[in-house]
Amino acid sequence: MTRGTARSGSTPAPRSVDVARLAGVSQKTVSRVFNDEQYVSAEVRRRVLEAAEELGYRRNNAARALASGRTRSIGVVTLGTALYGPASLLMGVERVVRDTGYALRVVNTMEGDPAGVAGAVDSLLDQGVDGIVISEPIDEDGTEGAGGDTPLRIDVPVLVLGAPPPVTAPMVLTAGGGADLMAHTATEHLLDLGHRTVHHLAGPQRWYAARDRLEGWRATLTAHGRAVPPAVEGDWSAASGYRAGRELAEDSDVTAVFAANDDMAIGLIRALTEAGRRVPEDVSVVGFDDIPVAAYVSPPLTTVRQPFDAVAQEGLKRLVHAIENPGADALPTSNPPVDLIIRASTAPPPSRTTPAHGRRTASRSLGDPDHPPLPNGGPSSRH
Amino acid sequence: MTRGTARSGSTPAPRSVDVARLAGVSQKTVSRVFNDEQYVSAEVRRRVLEAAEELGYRRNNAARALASGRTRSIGVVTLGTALYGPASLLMGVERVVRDTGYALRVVNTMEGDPAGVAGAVDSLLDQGVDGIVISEPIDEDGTEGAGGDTPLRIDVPVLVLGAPPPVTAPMVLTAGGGADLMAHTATEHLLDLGHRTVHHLAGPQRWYAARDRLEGWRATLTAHGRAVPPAVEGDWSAASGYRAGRELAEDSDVTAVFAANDDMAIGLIRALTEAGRRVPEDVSVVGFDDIPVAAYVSPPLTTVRQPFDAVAQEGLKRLVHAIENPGADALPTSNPPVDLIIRASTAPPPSRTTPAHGRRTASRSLGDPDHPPLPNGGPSSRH
DNA sequence: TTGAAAGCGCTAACAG
DNA sequence: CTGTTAGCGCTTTCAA
Repeated sequence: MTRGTARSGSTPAPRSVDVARLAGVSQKTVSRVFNDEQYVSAEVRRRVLEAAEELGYRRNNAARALASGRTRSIGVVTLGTALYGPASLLMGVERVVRDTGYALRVVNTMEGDPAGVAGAVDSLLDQGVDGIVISEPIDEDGTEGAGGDTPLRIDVPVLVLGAPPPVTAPMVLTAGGGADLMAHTATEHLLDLGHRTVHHLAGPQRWYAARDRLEGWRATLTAHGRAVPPAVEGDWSAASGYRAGRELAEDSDVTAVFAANDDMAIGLIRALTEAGRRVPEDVSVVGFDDIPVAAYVSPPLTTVRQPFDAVAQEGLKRLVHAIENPGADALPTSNPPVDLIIRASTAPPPSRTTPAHGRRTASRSLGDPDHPPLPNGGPSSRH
Repeated sequence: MTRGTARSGSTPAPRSVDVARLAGVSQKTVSRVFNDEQYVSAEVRRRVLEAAEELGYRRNNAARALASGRTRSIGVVTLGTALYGPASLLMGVERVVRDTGYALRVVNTMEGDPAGVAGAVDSLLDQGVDGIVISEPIDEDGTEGAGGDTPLRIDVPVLVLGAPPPVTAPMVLTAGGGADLMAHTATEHLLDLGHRTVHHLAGPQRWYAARDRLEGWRATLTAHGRAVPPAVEGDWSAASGYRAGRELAEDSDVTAVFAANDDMAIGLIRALTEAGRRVPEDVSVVGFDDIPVAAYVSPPLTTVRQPFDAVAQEGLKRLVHAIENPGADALPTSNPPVDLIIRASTAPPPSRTTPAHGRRTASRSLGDPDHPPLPNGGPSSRH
């Protein structure tokens, strides 16, 4: 029943001594009870809790932090966008952080912000955090040298979600770095369908995530001995996908495109369609993310789903471990599965030669062969 | 050049006394410099700053908070979703909070979480915040009585974004509550087009925002003396929109639907199309939010755009004012404009009688008649 | 303009 | 099992 209870303006907030007095114990005992330390008799514990309840006692976190040297909070650096990927990651992080008993402090990096990730981390360090999560970092000064750039030095454990920028810290963890693997899966799906090669609508190359995807795509084509057409760079927006689509529509060699995210894929499809090139009959398109509407656009989008929650959870578990066991070894990584969701935006290329193998297959997992593929297909099969 | 600088593990962090010693002044003077207090000679200030720089000094926030009683941080309660609306609001909030010099603490409410908003607020109060922002509240126990529910009592100023749940606090501010007005605009647009009435695909009614939209829709129909068909309730997802679409497709009286968000609108359109009902020729659909891909789906979606950034900015300015001037009057509210973005998912109803007035008009603003309408139309006109 | 002293409310050693 | 004694690193008084 403590729900939402709080002091009303005037009365000063009760302190642990007040509780101690009321319960007839020492202040330290109150502290013990609230920290779930052992060696407190059930009877005393009950009395303390009761007194605390009566007074509406709430521990003062500033005092706690000051005395213990631990803030019990984790800072996260995110991009200042409502983009599905970063937003999902942030939500996943919040969930896990709260579960672990830490508080979450958030700072955004805005694109174009000169201070970039470094500034955000700095501000977090100023605020005082026990660990830092850098989500989907982007590398603001691609020019290098504009800011006297040494790797970022941080004195708390760091978890980088996505791909790692240069960071120096007592412990650097990464999670969810499998973007290249996912790009590989997407590209290979298209190749399997019989396409000669696959074009790529890339994300902004300042984003490590975008570079990873591009790299995975390129490597796959190379591994198959296919031509690597120049990639078109977008900015994650559907608008940029649309613009790229107008370009690509003019090149009749284009029969398959792997877009670095679903928004761009949707813009791309629209442009293609408007230009008279049907999807998937003339051109196949694969997206990336599996945004909520992906199954409902026309045609339903074949895409790669990132396991945001799993990534956040696994990464944070390791971060918290590093925070609470300084000096200890990092917990082992486990690669979350990547799922290719095959819907209706991909098909074999317009007849020319029938592909020998690779008819459309069902959803499949990579990285964890035992993981059962998720339901795919049209809208009706999604929750 | 302080970018990213931080202590390396072993050396204890320098304190203000260390800086004082090095600068040859008292510790209090260091404090003065860092708080930008007056009465410090330029010379002394310089020496202090220099010493601080040399030592890599960083103020200890816990100590500051403990001594001053202010945490200089604002807590925000959001939904644990990557939904465009809530995510956008959160990003907007972060931006402004940082600008005002406060730190941001985030706690999510998960749907189905028994503690709900109350629990989230409680956790924020535990952590210690100077003010609280509740974003898009939902009212978890619609049943009432399940938790002995008195209005939430909070002892710091509160800003509610969206629609206000019952809250008791020294100062309760609201911003962005114009959802009913926006719903009105959307509904009226459809009526202007000549539709006899408008159906509504509502959001989950536990959400205040969803209720507001429904109310705006209902009121508009009533005001025009039109029949108010039963609303269909979805859960914001495209999947739920799709399900609703299958239902509505069977009712040939349905010629216009106002969906409470874009995701549902997209699912709805897909179901309608699959059922052979063309959009907008047979059925017009209006969404809500103007998500990034709205202009690129087929057909491009007519929707209502919420001014997230403006709402966050305005609300926070008022919250910070309330925090820093306890007892003072709240700053006045200004209603941000609501924009109806007309694209291709709406049209006059299938011929029957030609509507007297209301041919498709350009984008228009409500609430701020002087505000120039934003560019609308197809993809090509979007950035 | 500057400094000295006294806490803020809690946790961390140590006793008992 | 429980209590005592010190601080944690600042901001506040109040003097100088």
